[in-house]
Amino acid sequence: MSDPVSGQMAQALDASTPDLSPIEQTPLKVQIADRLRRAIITGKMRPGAVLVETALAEQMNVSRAPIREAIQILESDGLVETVAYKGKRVKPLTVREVTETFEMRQLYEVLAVRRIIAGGVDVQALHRPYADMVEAAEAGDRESLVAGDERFHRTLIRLADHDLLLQTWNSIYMRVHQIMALRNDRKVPLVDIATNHLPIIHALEKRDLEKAVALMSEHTRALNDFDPARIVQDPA
Amino acid sequence: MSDPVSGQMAQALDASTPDLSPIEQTPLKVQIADRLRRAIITGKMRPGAVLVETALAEQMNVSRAPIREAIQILESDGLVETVAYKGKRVKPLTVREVTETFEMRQLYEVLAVRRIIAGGVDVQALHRPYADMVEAAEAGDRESLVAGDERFHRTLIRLADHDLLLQTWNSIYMRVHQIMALRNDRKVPLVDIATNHLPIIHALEKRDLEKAVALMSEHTRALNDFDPARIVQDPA
DNA sequence: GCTTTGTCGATTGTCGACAACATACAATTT
DNA sequence: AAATTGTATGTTGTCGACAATCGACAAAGC
Repeated sequence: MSDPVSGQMAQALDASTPDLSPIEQTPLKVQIADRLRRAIITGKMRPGAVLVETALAEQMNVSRAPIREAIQILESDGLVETVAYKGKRVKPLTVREVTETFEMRQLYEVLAVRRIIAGGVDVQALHRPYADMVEAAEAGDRESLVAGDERFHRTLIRLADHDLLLQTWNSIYMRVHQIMALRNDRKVPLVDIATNHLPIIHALEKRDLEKAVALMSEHTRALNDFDPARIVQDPA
Repeated sequence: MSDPVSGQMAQALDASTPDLSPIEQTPLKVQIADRLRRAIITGKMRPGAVLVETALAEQMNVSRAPIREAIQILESDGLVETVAYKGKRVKPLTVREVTETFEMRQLYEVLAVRRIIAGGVDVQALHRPYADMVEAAEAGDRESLVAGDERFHRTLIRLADHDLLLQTWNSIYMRVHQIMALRNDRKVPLVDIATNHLPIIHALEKRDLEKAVALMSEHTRALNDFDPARIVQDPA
């Protein structure tokens, strides 16, 4: 029974634990958008890369309609741009846009910090993603560190208890994630990245608004070493 | 030649001033989205109103594909929501969402004020829309007042010189516009609405950050008399 | 040789049809 | 009478085809 395939078969035939949970339907357009988004924000599809409907439809073995709709989803994510009648491509990154993206992110995260402290919100929930980050960093696992980082920040935004802020942050975080994947900075030790989050937690716990805001501002400040040319050229 | 139809005909036949400017192509989906958006943000289509692709396609004499795509545009505008396999409707308005919408708007406009003052930006451009608003208010023309108000605020955001902020503000302003149209508050004199903008201009001109921020914060604060039930019931 | 025109192939935008899904209501069962 | 099942209808999701547009390249003209 250690054979994975046989394991699945055994589960399907095992009436003692039937899986009768609701079946989630996901339209093709959503599935396609998820895959393309994943490719974009991990840097697999580069800024400027052309998205050709017919090619994607053939490659993914679907018709063009859901491809079109998926691309439109990515357009609303801010990851793709369309020129009518001409085509669609992964949105290029400019220094200006990177700067602006990080500035908006900073605005949102500082707002979250302010709301958490003003609302006297318990920030215990931040410890889990923080611990996950430290663990990943110590194991040299960059991907898990990035995932933990995202969980940390999303938890923080959730704690601000403002649905529109969360939605707006989610949207911009895709771009942030893409930028960070493309930048792929190997110069900062992973452990430093992880442990940088702890002082923020402490300031929040102490309700020290000024310190929390300063720490978060510093933590989310715009990167100023971004070179778009290097990113387009460097497929690594 | 004072007859508008004949005037157009004369222009078309008048080779002395041919119109050879670039022809702008607008895909159907964009045209449809524009019309639907207009209907939504002016309150003609109510929150909760169901959007049926087949009916809209028939009514507008197009096929369903551009309708679907147009609706998706409106979804990314935040004006429409989709439940997969079930349908699409104009997004309902909740008190929470109205509050949050105005809070985010405030965040953006205060950021613009900060950037303008920090950058020493000339705000002369705000006078034109302001004057237009006063003129409209004195003429009792609510629509022109609203249009002028929008121009005032968009100009302000433009002066902040931050593309992502402008884009984000544009997006949220649609919802703001819709909320204001639905609220249709007749209690405040139009002239007061218009003239409220002048102290903001003055504070910006004087580079008085504290005053400008306070004025803008007050100007954009969340409405707290919003009743979603009344809006759905009141088709006026 | 350079510029302009024409043709072709690839792609995008839209169309109408089919399959899949959801809901309302009638018919049947308990 | 209430609950369950079956059927019909309307709508959404996807498909493949046609029309419109674009760009590359060859051919023709200067």
